[in-house]
Amino acid sequence: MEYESIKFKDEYEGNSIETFKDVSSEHEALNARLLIQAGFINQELAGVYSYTRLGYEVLNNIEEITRSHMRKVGNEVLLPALQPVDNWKITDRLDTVSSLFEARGANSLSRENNPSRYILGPTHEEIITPLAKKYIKSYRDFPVSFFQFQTKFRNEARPKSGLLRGREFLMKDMYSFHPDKEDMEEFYDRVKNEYTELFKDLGIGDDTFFTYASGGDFTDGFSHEFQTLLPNGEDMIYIDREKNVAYNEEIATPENEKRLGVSFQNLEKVPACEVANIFPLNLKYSKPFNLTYTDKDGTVKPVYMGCYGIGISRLMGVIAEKFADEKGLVWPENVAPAKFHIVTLANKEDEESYLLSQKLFDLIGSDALWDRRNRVSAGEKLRDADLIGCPYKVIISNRSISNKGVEVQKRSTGEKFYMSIGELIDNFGGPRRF
RNA sequence: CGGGGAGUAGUUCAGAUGGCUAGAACGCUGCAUUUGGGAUGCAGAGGUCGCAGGUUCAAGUCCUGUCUCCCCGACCA
Repeated sequence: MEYESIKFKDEYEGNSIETFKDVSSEHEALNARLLIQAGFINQELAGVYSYTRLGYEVLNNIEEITRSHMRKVGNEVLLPALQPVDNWKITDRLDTVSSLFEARGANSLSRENNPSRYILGPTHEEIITPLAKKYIKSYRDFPVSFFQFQTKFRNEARPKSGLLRGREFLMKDMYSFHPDKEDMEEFYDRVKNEYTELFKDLGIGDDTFFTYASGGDFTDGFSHEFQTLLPNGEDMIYIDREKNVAYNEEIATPENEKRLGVSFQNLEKVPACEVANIFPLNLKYSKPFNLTYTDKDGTVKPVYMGCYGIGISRLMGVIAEKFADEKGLVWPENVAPAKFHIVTLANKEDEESYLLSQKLFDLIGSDALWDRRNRVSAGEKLRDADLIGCPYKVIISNRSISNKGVEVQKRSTGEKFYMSIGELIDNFGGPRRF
């Protein structure tokens, strides 16, 4: 397709975007259907997807927004996806975690008589905890935290719902280290607040709830999730809109009602998707790895830990599914693959429309797709723009030129405005970035 | 890991009780026309019917095995 964007002009001119008329009836999840049809992702295996140029734009935007918040509370690192088996023996999780991918001497790195064994990392406590020992020796070294964006591998028995549950997915995970429980809890709260701001930036703040959940193996208390309301979500939660808090169905017991001072019966029960999860790890991992520090008084004490995850690729699926309408995707401005989608409706001889399109593209091309295909009908171009779902569709044609210049259609509301190029930038701002 | 469904052209699909020299639509290639809501005409290219065995004069179709995908459930650090 002859789409063009300055950012990719040299490398991809002519063939970086492809939409499809049909999607196999096998895919039922809305996010999978739309993202495949609009050409954002391609399925390679059950629960394993490629991100094409448009999809990778969105994924990167979500990652960048997340990074900008995480830098306020942590240090960015990159840990390995491939991990040593021995560390998982130390925490005794090798046989208890059913979704582990384990590789046994299946490549040229392993020696014939002594095949190496690796784990494809489903999470990174087994890496970060021993690594932290190199940084943490004294009470002066606190608090400290590390985060990364990493592809995680989990051998799900049944991947499903498109990007909502995969066997390979992109996650932001962070691990924090503290001299005592109080320090951990204080930091935990800071991260919680930062997450709240993040979800506002991603456009899902109003529908994302801080949620009490089961502590799992980690803790006697609760862990906490951020759950985004979604009809197709896997979880059921009880939401309290007044207090802006929710409770996962999995903890809805009479004991917990007393403990938390709530009545689940009186709350609204709705489906939702878990987009983030934070755990007070306490001493769960510092003990097996013997992660300790020397306090002011000279005594050696164990380190308290917390961990904080956000499903980056899952968020892409949630946002895609949450805002979609009958015409296709509708991206919030911050995560959209481009802010503007310029559609030129004219034949080759209609120079005026092309000149005006070029002029506009020179101004906003760093954040715009330009559909200037010649042999494609007007209807197909307009439908493609709606399917791809950029916030502003800018139509340039004889009609728009005789009505002040361009026609801007807002994707989320369908509102249409005729205006000049100058007015477009005045009213809707220019590119999000350069 | 239990239960159900499905694998046929690039894509979406049709091919009852075996007769196929395997089809349609869309897409793709060429030429011409066409540009405000998935255009039109003409001419083309494109397939070991998931894979491996078996039954039969004859297998996309029947049998056995196997792999993969989707849906429901269990699991989800």
